[in-house]
Amino acid sequence: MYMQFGRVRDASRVFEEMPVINGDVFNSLIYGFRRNGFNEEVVVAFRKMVESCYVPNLDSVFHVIMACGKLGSIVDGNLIHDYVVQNGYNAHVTIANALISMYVKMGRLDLGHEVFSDLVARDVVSWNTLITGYAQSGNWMEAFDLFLCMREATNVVPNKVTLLGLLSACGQAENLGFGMSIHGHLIRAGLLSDFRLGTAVVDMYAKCESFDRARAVFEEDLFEKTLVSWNSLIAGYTRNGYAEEAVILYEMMTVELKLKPDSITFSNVVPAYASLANHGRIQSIHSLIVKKGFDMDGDVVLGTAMIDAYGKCLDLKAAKSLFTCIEGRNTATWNALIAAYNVHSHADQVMPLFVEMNRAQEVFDAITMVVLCQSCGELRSLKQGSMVHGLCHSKGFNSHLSVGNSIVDMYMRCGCVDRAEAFFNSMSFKNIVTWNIMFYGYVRSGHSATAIRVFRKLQLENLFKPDSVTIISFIQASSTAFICHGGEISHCHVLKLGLDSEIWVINSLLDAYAKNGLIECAKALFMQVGNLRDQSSWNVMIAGCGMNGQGREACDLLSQMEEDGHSPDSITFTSLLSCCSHCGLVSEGCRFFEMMVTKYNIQPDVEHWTCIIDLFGRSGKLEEAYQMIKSGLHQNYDAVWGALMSSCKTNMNMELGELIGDKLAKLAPDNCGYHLLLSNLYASSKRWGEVAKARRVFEDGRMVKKLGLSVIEC
DNA sequence: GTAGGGTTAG
Repeated sequence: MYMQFGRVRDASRVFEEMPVINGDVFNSLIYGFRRNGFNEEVVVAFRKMVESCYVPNLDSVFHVIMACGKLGSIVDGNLIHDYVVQNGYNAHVTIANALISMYVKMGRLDLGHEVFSDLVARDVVSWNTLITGYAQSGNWMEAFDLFLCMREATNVVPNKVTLLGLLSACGQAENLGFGMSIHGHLIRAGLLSDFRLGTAVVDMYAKCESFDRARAVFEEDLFEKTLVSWNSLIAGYTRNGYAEEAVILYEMMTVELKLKPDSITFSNVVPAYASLANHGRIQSIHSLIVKKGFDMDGDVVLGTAMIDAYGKCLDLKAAKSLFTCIEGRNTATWNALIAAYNVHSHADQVMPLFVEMNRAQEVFDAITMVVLCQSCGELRSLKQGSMVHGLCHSKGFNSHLSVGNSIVDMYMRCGCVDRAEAFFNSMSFKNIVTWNIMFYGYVRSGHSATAIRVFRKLQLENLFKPDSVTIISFIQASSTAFICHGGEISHCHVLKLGLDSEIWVINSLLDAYAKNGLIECAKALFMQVGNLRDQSSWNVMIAGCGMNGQGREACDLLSQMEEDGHSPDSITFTSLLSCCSHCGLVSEGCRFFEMMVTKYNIQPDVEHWTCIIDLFGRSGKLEEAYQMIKSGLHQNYDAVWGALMSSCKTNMNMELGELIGDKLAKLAPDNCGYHLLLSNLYASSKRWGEVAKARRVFEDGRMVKKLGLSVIEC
């Protein structure tokens, strides 16, 4: 009675106090514990029962096996398995099925399969348990094979559960064809109205990136749209990189339909906001999670997603403090934290963290290796990179495609083209990403000709279809050859590959045309792409006009850009200011600077300051420029002071030049650059007394020979 | 008795 009302402790007390105990009492105790989810107690009671020489009934044997599966204890599992075999229980199909299920839950598909193979009279549950087990552990090939065997077998017919398992396998394998045939079968059999099967179909299509089909089933066939089906669809979009769509669905679900999200909804939508680097939304979801009382410290999956999200939004502090709170961290949790350090100038912290991870006895995986390789590449540390390569080799991660790709990338970033090539040649599996890393590496290290040769090889051998990343490297590589029709060749490739609707490819073409003096070609293409163009396209055109001496046109483009609905950013103003500075458009430059700060609220960086100081210098307003630097935060920028000194030189303003020179010499006595600027200033005055001063400055500054030459020349 | 949705990289 106590057990029926969930009062397990009271039931146990009654049991302890019973004067006479028999087998039936034990059996009902075991049943009671299991019904209430007290799995450890099930195992303990069963052990006591056997030790007291009572013979358990089939139900008790069944329950203790299932409890072992829940607990994941392989030791207890093996013990009970031995007991079952010794006492001949394994002839019962129910008991054998429980054993299969137990091993599946423990991730020991091999042992589960053994039980299955030894079983003579398999029923539909035996097949389903193993098929579902294989599907859930990612062994989808095994799941399909087993299904084919099942169809050959007599006395057994696949049922709903079989189909659920298969749909899950199709999703993981991204086997759209097989998934569609199961969908067809469900329609014919009239099973699509089953909400579990309907949801599994949505999930399968979402995992196969067939969003139109997923949406159609979701909207038209699912009479009962549960939270699970929403979550499936959101997960599909997030996983395949459609962050905006995931976010729209989430907002539709929570705002319009007022459905209450659960922790899985959050785990699905947080990575979407993270990839959009929407720090504000991440913070508001964080407080929503806390408000709803979800146990983020205990829910390691949700916690990991949040750590990753904060990392992507560059909020290391939040990522770190969440990490310390989470109990039961796993490899993914560590990986998320390490990856967070990898972004933005904390790559040097990655290796110490990895050491800490090992000290905490956490197993690392292929993803850890990928992140480690990235940090070595970022730091250009060949020594550490080679060590990581060695580690990958000894742990067998070398044959993992993503790890292999990141090893090639690491060698390329460290400037070791030879080693990158050697590893590339040794790889037995490659994909387009592998080739892209090679192309990009060649272009970056100045081996453009090799990049073009390898591109031709890829096309000739028809190995992989080039994608937008490939073609951008190709455009950059052939950029130097643009004058001799390189532009047209690249443009042809873009059209042939059907990549002309990808704006970043078009922007790359625009940039290459402009850099090679073919600004008219760039303009024609820019007009042609029309509404496809984005902020970056405008930036490329503004910079392009500037570098082709069309300063006024560049300036005019700004208002057109605004009319087109794109706001200028920091890069736009860098291009505009440098264009004004080169073309001597003083008043326009000052207007843009003012506009950047007041209208667009953009904090000027070193490039902006250098340009504006140069412009002031050109208009002879040296004193104003000096006051501007002194009053701002930018006084630590060497280049800004340098620009002012050069203006002093052009304007022959010795007084101010000297003042700045002295100030700088005091600020940074060892900075050769400052001394050079001052020596140059004196030297260019061509006055004997000042040249002598120049010499003194030169000697004081302990300068290298090259820097002093200009003084000696005078 | 077996049973639908989740985290980390690329």
